[in-house]
Amino acid sequence: MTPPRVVIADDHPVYRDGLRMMLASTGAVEVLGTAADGLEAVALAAELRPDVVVMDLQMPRLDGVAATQRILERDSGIGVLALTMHDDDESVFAAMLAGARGYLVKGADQTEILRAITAVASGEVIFGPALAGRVTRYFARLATVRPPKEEPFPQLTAREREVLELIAAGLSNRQIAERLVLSPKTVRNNVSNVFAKLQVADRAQAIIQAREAGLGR
Amino acid sequence: MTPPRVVIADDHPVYRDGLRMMLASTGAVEVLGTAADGLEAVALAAELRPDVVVMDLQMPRLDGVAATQRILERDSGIGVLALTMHDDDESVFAAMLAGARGYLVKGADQTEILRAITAVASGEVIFGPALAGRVTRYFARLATVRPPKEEPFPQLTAREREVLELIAAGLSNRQIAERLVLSPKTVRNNVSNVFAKLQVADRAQAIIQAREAGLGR
DNA sequence: CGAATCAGTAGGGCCAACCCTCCTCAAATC
DNA sequence: GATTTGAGGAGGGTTGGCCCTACTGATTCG
Repeated sequence: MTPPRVVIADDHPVYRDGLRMMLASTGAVEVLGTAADGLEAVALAAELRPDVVVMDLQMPRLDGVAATQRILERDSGIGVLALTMHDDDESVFAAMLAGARGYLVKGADQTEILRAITAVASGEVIFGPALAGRVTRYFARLATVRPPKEEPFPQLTAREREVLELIAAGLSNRQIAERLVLSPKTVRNNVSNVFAKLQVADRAQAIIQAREAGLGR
Repeated sequence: MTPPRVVIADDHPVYRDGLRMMLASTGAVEVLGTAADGLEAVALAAELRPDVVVMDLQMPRLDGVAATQRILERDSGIGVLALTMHDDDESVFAAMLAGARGYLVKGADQTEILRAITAVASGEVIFGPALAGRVTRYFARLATVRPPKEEPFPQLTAREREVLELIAAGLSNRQIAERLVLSPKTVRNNVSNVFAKLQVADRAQAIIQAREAGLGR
């Protein structure tokens, strides 16, 4: 495997060049260039198409999160490894949303950074030890948001559930018929049965019930 | 750094021993032992105190998720790397909640598995390429769930927002008219305006959009 | 200052499309 | 034989687009 082609974006010259030399000296990655702010990083990424951009999140002109978004808009194949000075929730969270695939605090040592670059270049998602706990906690919160699982609407037949799901997605009877390759009249009958079984008067209330049970999302 | 001390838990003998030999041959990890089911894995982890347990999620007697929980209850310092046969949401999610710190599909190759083991041993959290998209999507959903407050639909007038809210609650035009003490005809005009501004074709899609923005609940 | 313009609110007519109910029939499946 | 599935007819209610009128309050322009 050829070494990952890397661009480094960091406004702190000492850290930036230290990292560049450190990475280059290992021979495990090829450092294509460095950027001192977000705009430079975006331009450099567009020009060089690196495998990985090592991105400081705190940068002048355009911060790392915004730069990440712009880079991924243009080429979602580029992996972004976020380097955060602080391990606070907000910056980590923002970077994740922007589409970064790796997250390290700046205190990470050489092997950690190298491993993270390699992982990101391989399409993986990796979080450094300082953030690992946070990640699992985020997922735990996700769990409280989504009820585990409950079989929805057992009183409906398979077909009817299928139809209900499409109703919940906002489709008209005609669209449902097309999707399921059925006559619109048949769909209409299914729909009527669903309404009766859910004890709702119309489509609108069916959508509400279905979506509250988690369908159509 | 001494090579990570590893225990392998997998009920499929060929995969288990293949993995053991593959890992041992690299010299990068020390395979302490193997388990054929969840109970064995828990016992072995308690006895050997490995750095990492490579855990198949589908196992007899005690599945990987439950085994992970028990192992971490006793010693949260042990890293669990989950190997899932399927990359379906449920198993991945369950493993994350149980506290696993790594997640790979079984199709992963040697370098991926080695990197994941090393990462987990170092306290990191790592997701394989097959799951990376899912992870970012989970976070994206978290984002849609948590925005504390944002003024919804600023393009609508006060009246229109009021109407939209009632639409989202499943009311018919007539019911909305009664509730707001308006002519049904006025409501219909309001509704039409709302649809135009939301760029939706019908009530159903308006309900969906409104409820996704948190209205009507 | 007064007129004009504009956005919001409230109402109405018309019409086509869609929705929903009720009812029937037939084949397939269990 | 009962349930499910598929298909259809007939009819009334609802919906949504498009048109129009009228009043109000605010802002802008002459």
